[in-house]
Parts: sequence; structure tokens; C-alpha cells
Amino acid sequence: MSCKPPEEGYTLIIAEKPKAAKSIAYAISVNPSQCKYHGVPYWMINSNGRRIIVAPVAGHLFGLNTDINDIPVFKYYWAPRWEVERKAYHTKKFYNLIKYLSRSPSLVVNACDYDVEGSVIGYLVITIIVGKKFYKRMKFSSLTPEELREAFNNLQPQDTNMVEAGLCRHELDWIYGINLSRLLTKSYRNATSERRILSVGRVQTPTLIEVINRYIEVETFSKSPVFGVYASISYKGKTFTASYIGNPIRKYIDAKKIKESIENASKASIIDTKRSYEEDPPPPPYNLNDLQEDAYRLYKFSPSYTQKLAEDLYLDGLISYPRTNSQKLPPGLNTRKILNGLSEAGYSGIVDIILKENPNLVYREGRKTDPAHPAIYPTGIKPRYLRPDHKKLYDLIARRFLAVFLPSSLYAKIYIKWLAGVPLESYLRTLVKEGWLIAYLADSVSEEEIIEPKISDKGEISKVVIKTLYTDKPTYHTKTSILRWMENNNIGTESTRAEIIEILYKRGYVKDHGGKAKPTSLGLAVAEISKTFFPELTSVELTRSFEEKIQKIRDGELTREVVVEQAKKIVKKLVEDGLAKQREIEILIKNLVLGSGRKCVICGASSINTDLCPLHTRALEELIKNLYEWCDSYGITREEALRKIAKSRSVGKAVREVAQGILDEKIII
DNA sequence: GCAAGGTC
Ligand SMILES: [Zn+2]
Repeated sequence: MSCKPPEEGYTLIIAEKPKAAKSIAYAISVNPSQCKYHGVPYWMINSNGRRIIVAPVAGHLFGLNTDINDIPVFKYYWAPRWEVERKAYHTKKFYNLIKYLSRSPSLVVNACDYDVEGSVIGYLVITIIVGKKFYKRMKFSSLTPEELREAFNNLQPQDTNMVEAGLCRHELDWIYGINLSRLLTKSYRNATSERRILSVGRVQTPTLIEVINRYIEVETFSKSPVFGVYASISYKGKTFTASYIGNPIRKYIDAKKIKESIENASKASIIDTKRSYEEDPPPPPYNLNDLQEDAYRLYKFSPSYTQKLAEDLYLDGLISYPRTNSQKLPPGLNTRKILNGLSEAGYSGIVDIILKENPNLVYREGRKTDPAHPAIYPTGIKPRYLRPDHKKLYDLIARRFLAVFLPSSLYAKIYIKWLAGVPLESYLRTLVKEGWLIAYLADSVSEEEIIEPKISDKGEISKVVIKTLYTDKPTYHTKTSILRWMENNNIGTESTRAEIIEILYKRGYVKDHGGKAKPTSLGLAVAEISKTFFPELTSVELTRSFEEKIQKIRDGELTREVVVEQAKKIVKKLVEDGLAKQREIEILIKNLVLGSGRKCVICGASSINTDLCPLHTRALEELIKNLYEWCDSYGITREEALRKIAKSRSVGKAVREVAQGILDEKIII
């Protein structure tokens, strides 16, 4: 078959990406012929005289652009990305392919992912490059042949409302993001005479503020600790860590008394015991977030690095589409074929067990879903050579896929209540059945014998300790916990979250301290300016309000024009007010970034008319609030408590500094 | 150049 598009009368199907185009071509024809145009594949089909061409794009070929450099700016248009974005030159060949195939189609179909963004991608390509106003929409939620055939045989009418909703979202983000970023950049330049690009946006700014809030919480944490008394008891060749049943204890002196009475008891005798069983079901199939979390936990890969590795594996055909929130495998997936493939790829031991013990290949799924893509799974194609990090990630994905076919693991839980001057209790968890854990264990662990404790038997007490407990002590964010926070608050998408986190680092708002995310003075300044001058951008509620409006547009209850006009009005006022108060913004930047004005006696940061910066002010407040508890729980004087706090690892750094500051009489209270 | 959203 010729690769030249026919003179007339053919169907042109636009897919969002090359992989999807191929799946669609093979679903609607047994022998589509693959062609190439400047390296980009497309497929020609002759079906009972009907000519069909399936052609891919690569996500968005168009982006919003403006020719105006000033603010406020509301004049924008959709421009080919290869023309206006340096990093998007590769989209030109996709653009040219569509142009080449656009001579005279009699029917055009938008077969991009069935979500709002796919509707926009297809709409822009069809209306701008193909030059058609009317087209059909293919509706599918997975790339299985059955579903694609069904979708092709039941083409949906043009998805006007979805397109309008999507265009609206783009415009809203552009109007807020570009205008306010420029306002900020301009103010920064005036204040510092440094050219530096700053940005704010609906997703990045609430995320920055979350990092800061967590930082402040950690730094100013000053709750007095509570105590736990624990005894190590040897019995039947095992060592039990028994916890005093009155734990946690508020006062140190009480903990000491308990410790002494346990030490005075010669032995611990068993006064009660129970055995129960606990099932641990296999984990669900991976979505991107869960994969990013595991890769960070096990290998310290950042979310964006994990995403990059997963995309490489996907493009190599080794795993399914990775940018998904779904924890469900696609219906009708040929799981047997994939398992056989994995068997060839070095997982035969586990696969054999699955085939033997779960012949119907029943598998576990998770709760989370995705409108356009199923969970991540290996395709079963045997990897040739993988670089070490790719191999690690592939291995995680392969083992997770295997785990979902395996049974729950089972633990025996032995409860023992002891008497050693005071009552104590211990739990011993013994693995009874490995279940899905075999997918992760190098060697099978010997199933341990379950002990059977007897009432009034005695154990030897080898050690008694008092532990300081800080149960609700907050921790700094990491890139991974930021990502989880974004997901929980429903901002950003699978494709963008990791990248947006990187932007906070790239702009210099957040700095990495051995994995911990801490704001810089610039980040604190941007947050402060945003809160003062454009507060709507600082909360996840802006996303909620966008979502509501966009849903209404989808439902035909609201138009894009109305929503965009409202946004322009709001942003116009924000920009005008901001320009009028530019001196104030510049002073904030000078104080917070350059450290002009009055300084904190502890850290030298800007302190805005007091002796302490906002962080140390807050730390002092927290310290004063909790100081009595410290005195009371240790039975010490205020002075002694301050000395203790100044050295304590259980409080935040800012609190230690403030405690020392009081002792040194730098701070008078 | 700045957003957030696709995908390469
Ligand atoms: Zn300070």
C-alpha cells in the first residue's frame, strides 16, 4: 500500500501519542501498514475500500503565547510550540506529519485520550492544522483492542463542551500565572537590580506555602516529651520488648519509679497470653505515585527521576503507560502472556508458584482510578540490557505485578502480659505464611516456630530503659512527601507534579538539605508577597473554584467567555493594585532577601519592627506556651528547663536557639 | 521568560 495520503475521501484519526496510534491501527485492522514521515510513524488501513489513516501527535503541539511584554496582558493566542518554545522543536515533525496528511480527509476523528486535555489537543490540531471545523470523537478508557474497536464503531459527536472546558483551564492558568509572575519578576528586579525570573501559579504557589508551613512547624516544635518504660525479657530463647502498660508517662520522675520497681523484680512472670492471626494482603498494582514513593524509599530516587526512568521503560515497550493514577489493571489484559514473559526475564521461580497456586490468575486491585489509563504493569517483553537504575525500577514494577497474583501473607501475633513489679505487655509477630512476600524475598525465609507461652512461666529481665517519646513531632517535607501532599489535595496531575516540585528548587525558593526540603529567604519572600498581594493564588481553593467552573462548562451551564472575562477582571485589579503598591513589594523583597531593615537578634533575618524574625517570634511563642510542661514533667526549674531545651533534640532548631537566647539575655521576656 | 498541561 502506498504511504501517500489518497487524493480524497479518507478518514484521518488523530492519536495523542505514537503508542496509542499503533494500538488503534491494530485494533481496527489486522494488517495496517506502517509508514514514516520524517521519522514519525503513522498507519494506513484499507478496510473494505474505506481508507483510514491513523496518525499520532505528541501531546500538545500548541501552546498559549503572547507578543506583549508588559502587564497586565490579556492578549494571547495558540501558537505552534516548535515556533515559540526552544525546548519544543521536536514537535515540528509531528506538526508536519499532520499537515502532510491533511490534504482532503472526508472524516476526521479525535482519538486522543478521552479526557479534557485530550479533547483540547485534538481540537487544536484538527482546527488549526487540518483546517476542519467538524469532526468526531473516539471514546475509550484503555487501549485494549476490543474497547478500541467498539469506540471506532461508535464514534461520538464533537466534544464541544469538553474542548471549551479545557481551553478555559489553559487560559485561566495563563492569565493568573503570566501576569502575576511578571509582576513579581519586575518588582524583584527593581528591588535588587538583579535579573532573575520568578514565578507564581495555581499549583506551585500553594505547594511552596505547604513546604514553608511544614518548615515552620518543625522549627518551632517545642512540646515537652513524654516517657515510656520498656523491659527486655528473655523467654524460650527469644527476647521480648515489653512495654509498661501505663505508657506513655507524663512525668519523668514517675517513669523512673516504674523503672526501679521493674529492676527490683527478680523475674517477669506471665499472667496472661493470647494468640491471634493477622493477614497482610498483597499491595495493589502500581500507579505513578506509589511507584515514586517506593523508588524513593528503597533507592532515594527523586519523583522526577523515577518518572523519567519509567518513561524510558515505557518508550522501550517494557512497561505500560506510567503517568497514571489508576491501581486497576485493564480488563481483558492477557495476564498469562505477561507472566510467561516475566518467566523468561528471570522471574520464573515466582511465576511457577503463581501458575500452580492461582491457575485462574485472580489478582488484587486498588481503589484509585484514572480517566484515561490503567495501572502500571510490565508488558512481558524481555528487557535486553538495562542500565542499573532502569533495572531497579523495572524490577520494582515486575515484582509488584507478580505480587498481585499471590495470596495474603499471614502472621501469628502472640500477646503476653507480664508481671514484674508492675504489669507489662509485649507482642511478638511471627510470619506463618509468606504469601505475596515471596515476590520480594531473595530466599524463602524459614517459617518460624510459633511459641506457646504458659501462664505463670517466668522470663529473665535483662534490661530496663526509659525512652523519650515525641509521637507528634513533625518532620520536614521531602520531594516525595510534597508529591503525596499535592495528590491528597488534588492539585497538579500525574504528568506535572514532579516537574512542578523541581521548579520550586530551580527558582531557588526551596533548597535540598540531604533530602529535606527547606525554604530559602527568597522562597519566604515570594510566599509573603503572594499572601499579601494575591492571596487567591496561595490556596488550593483556587483549584477547587476552577474545577467547579470547568465542570459547569462541561455541563453546558456556563461559557468559557464568561469565566475568562471574570478572571481577567480579577487579575487586572491585582496587577493594577500591585503596580500601585510596588514600593511596598520592593521593600518586602529588600528586607526578606537582602536583609535590609531591622534584624532578628538570633538569626539576622529581617524582623519587621521587633527583635525577632517571624520564625523566631513564633518559636518564642511556642516555647512560652510549653515551658511549664517542661518544668512539670521533669520536675525542674524554669532556668533548668531552658538549659535542657537549648540542648534538646526533641524540639525544633528555632526553639533551641530562642531558649539559648533567653539564657544569654539576648531575648528578654 | 513567566503557568499548567500534554508527551519525546
Ligand atoms: Zn530569626
